[in-house]
Order: sequence, then structure tokens, then C-alpha cells
Amino acid sequence: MQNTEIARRFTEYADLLEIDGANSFRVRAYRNAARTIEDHTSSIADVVHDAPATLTELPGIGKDLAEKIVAVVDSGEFDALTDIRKKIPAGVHEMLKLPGIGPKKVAALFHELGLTTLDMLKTAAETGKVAELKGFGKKTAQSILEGLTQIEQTGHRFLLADVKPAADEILTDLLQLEGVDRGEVAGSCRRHKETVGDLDVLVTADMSDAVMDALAAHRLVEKVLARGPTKQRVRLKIGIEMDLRVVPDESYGAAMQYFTGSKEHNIVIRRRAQERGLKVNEYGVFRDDVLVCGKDESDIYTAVDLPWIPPELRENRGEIELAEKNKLPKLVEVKDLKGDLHMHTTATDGVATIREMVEAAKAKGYQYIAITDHSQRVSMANGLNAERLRKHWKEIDKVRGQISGIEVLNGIECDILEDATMDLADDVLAEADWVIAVLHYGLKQPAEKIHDRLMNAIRNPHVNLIGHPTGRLLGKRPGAAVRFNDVFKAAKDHGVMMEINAHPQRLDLDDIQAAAAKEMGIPIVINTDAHSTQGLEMMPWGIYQARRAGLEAKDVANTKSWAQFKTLLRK
DNA sequence: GCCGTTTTCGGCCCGACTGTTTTCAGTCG
Repeated sequence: MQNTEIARRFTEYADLLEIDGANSFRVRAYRNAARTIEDHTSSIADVVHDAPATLTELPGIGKDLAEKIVAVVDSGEFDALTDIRKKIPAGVHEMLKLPGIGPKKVAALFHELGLTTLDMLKTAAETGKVAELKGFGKKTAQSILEGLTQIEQTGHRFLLADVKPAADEILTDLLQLEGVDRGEVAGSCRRHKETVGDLDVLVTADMSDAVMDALAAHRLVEKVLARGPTKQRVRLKIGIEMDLRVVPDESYGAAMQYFTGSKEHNIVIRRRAQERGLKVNEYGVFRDDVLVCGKDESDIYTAVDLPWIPPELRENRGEIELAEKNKLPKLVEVKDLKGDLHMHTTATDGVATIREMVEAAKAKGYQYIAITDHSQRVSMANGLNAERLRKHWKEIDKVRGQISGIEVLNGIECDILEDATMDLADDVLAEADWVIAVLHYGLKQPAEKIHDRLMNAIRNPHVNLIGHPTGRLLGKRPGAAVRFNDVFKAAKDHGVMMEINAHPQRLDLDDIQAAAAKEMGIPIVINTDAHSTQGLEMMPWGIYQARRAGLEAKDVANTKSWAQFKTLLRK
């Protein structure tokens, strides 16, 4: 069982406890546990099998939660969860997804009106039953109806790449306004999380009204949802909601720190402040209600005896401890990259020719690239069989002869078939300069089978890289059940590298997996998987994911010069 | 439910905005 699946049980239990009116600190304990499990870099199920006694060494896991984790791994449930599910129907749990509706209101809808599904809720809201409820009203009923429509239409999280440009554009426009000095996109967007729930934009201004009016009238804004003197919430036309916060200049750094989050990171920062007799909020650092500092973000970290921490790391996943020891990583940057080793051409499903791709890559300043079109199994993409592949490589040879100053590898993105064999014979793979092995089909196979497939690929002497290891597509499909502990170990033994695929919908390995790979000393390759020359520009999204994993340039193989990179190849 | 250089009980981060109230609970980030 994967960590995310285990974590989901505890999050569900925390939700249900909350609806049930349980002690809020108890609820928090379950939420913390869910997070600890989700963030754990190796398999919790393995810990349960190998050393269950060590579970209580995990932060926020005591005797009771350790027992429940064991139960979940063994049976998929724990008794308390089974019991509370009987008490609170799944449809009631779903109501929590509605914006503006929390556990207390859900409990009222359930207990007072007996609503147990979203459909029943819709009817009750339409017929005025909800508005009559104590603590509810016409507006709440209306917002419930809007929320139900929203859930039907969009779900609730957006790809970073789909929303960051909108946030950047709005910020740029707000910064043009008179009286607006500083501003930045904060929140999970600034932390470069792969998906974003909503956007936070922060600006300094003396007169907030003008800024708020400008946002309300912005071409990307659909509707103003709420407006106060310092905060305005709007919905953008692309569906995501955005908070604009207007803060005085002396509080800018504190507000930046506060609204960048994560919540978990900030809780630790505020606790450190308390320990030092200070109070941290979005207005600054205070001692006995007297402002100590807050103008710049680094002020806040200095006040709690830490160096400034890069936003991507602010998840309370060990960055505070690294900061304490002054061992924060120097995170990899786009400009560190010297090659891109996964891209397609018109030979399969790309839209640019070999020559166009090579020239575009050279213009980007790369020292080396690999052309890696699909193998035959991917018939939808016109995948290459041995004969066509060899011809394709001859074409690449030709272009290589004509364009100097960039190394072009004869590559292949070879499918690992459902029966765990490779889609092309060994003698063909042996002729390649660069082989990426990937799962495209049969992603729903049991973990055991997926494991065999990846292991066979890693043991194949011609394979250099496992591409987009889980095959997930964000918001579309979850990806294969990969046992990363074992896969990384085998990759280490056989000198196989692991990819962070920079495509915004893949970003696979994810941050937690990539951190684990780094921990094991496996070289990571960040690739665009470009299907066009513009596709080569997707690199930043992959870099963001790498930064969230704490990767430095030295952890990323394609930051090396060609001369150094060459030595990492298996033959 | 967890945790401990304030250690086995008593804390556990902090403030803005809304809608429904008539002084505040609920929700959110």
C-alpha cells in the first residue's frame, strides 16, 4: 500500500471526527499523522513489515496512531474509521469540499435536515430548506449551489503551469499602478507546488481601494467574491480563485513569509518565535506587542535564528533542521542545465524535424541532447520498429554532421511491455547512445507486476534512464504502484538514472520521490519530453519540482558538461 | 492524540472576512 493511500485514511478520519464534533487537537493529531505519512520518503508499509516498533519515532506518531497505521497496512482500515463511516455517510463527507462550508455546517445539514448526499443537498438548497436552518441564510444556500456547480465543472486543484502565468500577469499589471511599490505572487504558487488550489497575490500600497478596483476590473477576473479593507477574493475566468492582500510596506516581509506558507512551515516558525518571547503574524515580529521587524522576509527568519529559506522547501519536511545547521541546499536552477535528454520529432508524434529540434536546443545553449522517439508499442504515436529506428538514427547522424557545437545522441524512448520485456530487442538497444525505458501501458497492474517490469528494465544493460517512472498524469490518472525503495536500490546498483519529467502534467518523479532518489545518490535527469521546439521551454516546471526535492546542481546529471556527462553512460 | 531543558498534564499558531447575528461563530488560508 502506498503512503498516499494510508495518509488518505487518516485525513478522512480527521474530517469525519471534525464533523462529529471531536476535540480539535485530536483532529489535528490525525491530520499531522496523515502528513507525516504522505511526506515519508520511503514506504510506510515497508516500515510496518520490517520494523513496526520504529513507527513511533516518526513525528506526531505515538502508540495509538502507530497501531492504527499497522491496521491500515494490514487490512486497509482501522476499527475507529470503520465505525465512524457507519455514523457519517460518504455523501456528508463530500459536503466538506464546498467552499465556505466547514465541519460545523456539514454537521447541521446532516443532523438537522438529514441530508446524506450532494444531490439531496442541492434539492434542499433549491427549495429553501437550507436557508431556514439556524446559522444559515439565503447567501449561504446560494453559495452552496454555486459550490456544487463548481465541483461538477472543475474539481478543485489546478496545474501550476495553467495558473502561474495568470497570476504573474495580474501582478505585473498591479505593479504598474501608482502607489504600488512592491508585490509578489505568494502561496503554493510561489512554493512551485505541482498543483495549486488558489492563488495569493501580495502588494504594498497606501491606498488599497485603487488596487482592489484595478483587480476587480482586470481582464482575467470573472467575479469579486469578497472584499474588505486589506483582502479581496476574486474568481478568475480560468476558474481558480485568487486572494489579493494589500499590506503596508513595513509589513511586507512578514506578509510575504506568512502568505507563502506552507501552513505547516509557518506553524513551526511561529512556535520558534513563541519560544523566543516573540509573536509572528502577517504584520511583523512583535515583542510585547511592539513591532520588532517585518519589512523584509529575511527579517522574520533572522528573528527566529534561521537563515532565509527558499520557498520551495517550506513544507516542514526537514528544512528547518537543515537551516538550523546552516546546511540548506543551494537549489538547482534552469541556467545550470547543459542538456535535454528526452524529446520527440516528426518520426513519431513530434511536430518538429530532427534538424529543427537540434537547432532549437543549440539556440538554448545546450551542449548535448538526445532524440528519443517512441518505440513500436506506442502505435498511436507512430512508434518505431527496429527497421524504422535504425533509419531514423541515420537521419540523426546526417543532421549531426551538418550542425556543430552540440552533441546529439541517438536515443529511444522504449516501452517496458506489460509482460516485462522491452519493446525492442537487445541488439537494437545496444546500438543506441541513450535508452529511456518507460511504462505507458498496463499502469493499473498490481504492484508486484509493475515491480517486475521496472526491475527487468533496470537490469537491462542498455537502459540508461527510467523515464516518468510512475506514468501519472496529474488530475487524470494516478500512475503505477511503484515500489521506490527497491527500484532506487536496483537503479543504484546498475547505474541507471531517474527522470524528473518536466511536462507540467507529469512532473514525475515527484518532489518526495526525487528527494528519496537524491538521498540514495541516484543521478536525476530533468527532461522536457518536448514534442515541439516550444516544448523545450517546459524545463522550468521540472526544475521547480527538483528544487522542491532539495536537489542541487550536483544531484542533476544534465547539469554536467558533456565531457563529465559522458562518463555516466554505461558503456 | 501527541509531546516534554516549562516533561506525564496542560498546552497545542494567528488573524480577516462573511453571514447571520445584535456580539459572534464559522470558515479560510
